[in-house]
Amino acid sequence: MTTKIGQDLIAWYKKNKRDLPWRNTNDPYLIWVSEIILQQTRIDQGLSYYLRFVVRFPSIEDLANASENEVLKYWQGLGYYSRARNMHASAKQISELYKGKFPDNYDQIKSLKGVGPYTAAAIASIAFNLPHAVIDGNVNRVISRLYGIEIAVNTNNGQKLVDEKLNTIFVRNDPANFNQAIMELGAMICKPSSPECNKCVLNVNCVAFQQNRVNDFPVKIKLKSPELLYLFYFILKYQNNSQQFVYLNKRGENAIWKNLYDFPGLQFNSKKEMNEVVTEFKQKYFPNNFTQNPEKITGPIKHQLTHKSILAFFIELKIDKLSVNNFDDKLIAVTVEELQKYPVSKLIENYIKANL
DNA sequence: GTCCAGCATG
DNA sequence: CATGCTGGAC
Repeated sequence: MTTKIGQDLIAWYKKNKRDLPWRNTNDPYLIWVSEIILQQTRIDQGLSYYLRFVVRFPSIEDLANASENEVLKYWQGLGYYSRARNMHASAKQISELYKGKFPDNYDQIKSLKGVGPYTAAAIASIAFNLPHAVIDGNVNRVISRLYGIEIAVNTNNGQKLVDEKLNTIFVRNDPANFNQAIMELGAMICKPSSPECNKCVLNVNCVAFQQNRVNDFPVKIKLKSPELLYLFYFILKYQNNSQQFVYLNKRGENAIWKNLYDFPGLQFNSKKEMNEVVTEFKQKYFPNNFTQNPEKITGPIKHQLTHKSILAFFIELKIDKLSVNNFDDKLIAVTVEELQKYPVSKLIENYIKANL
């Protein structure tokens, strides 16, 4: 009875699945790469990144031997950059600890940096056919609608109930197809808005559909809203032998955009007058009474992060190279042509493309 | 313009 | 339980 739902799901999947590159391989490395890229990311957005990534890093060793900067560069624009840094670290770990052979059991897979319960279950089932059921956003939605789960799925009790219900329909002897089938149904049919219930193979079993309450699920508790953050970036330009240079700043290990590059600047949690900011910046970076005024000011540019709503301003300032106070050697001078070699956030990428 | 989808970590 | 990114839907 319960396995019929699972079998129906698999039959539907085999007939309707999208042809995607990571579905045509058993290489655990390639499946791992695809799963990390697709964490918190839609296929439409991640596909081109995956294709470029595996051409440059076709094996664990290729990834392990690359520099972090280059790996981040291949990740530029995808967001959640810790995924790239963790995957790079894990590639080195596999290379040393397992002599380059991808671990083939759930616990070792899950011990890799950046691999949590979802990704470990996905790799274990898809690459090694081990009976671990995945729970991602799609599965939460499908299961909570199918069983009319009233407890919020983003709570411990909600997850326990989803897991329990999921395991009643899980097809243990075909975990790879079952897991991909339920996620594919969530992505293609049981969508967050405007789900296509009339096409759904599970609609006769679906509590939400039968009660005409599909939009009531999944139940979620709302999270804290983001705080405002004001960023003032200074584009310090100087001319040398007919070449245009600007200063980049390497971000540290703290807070957002770890280890990416941006411009030197100041940040505040509340509004600030532009001339105050410029004065403060000059005092900090130019100890010798620097009087040049900004040439161009761009902003405010809005940029939304998970827990911060950013308002960014970009201030262009012509300078004499030698006068900059370079704290901790965080600043590097690069030509405008060289800018493209450095990994940057989408906010910075957009500014460079439009203005430099 | 605002909101939401999509996992891992400390 | 708080934090990290971006794109697309609305």
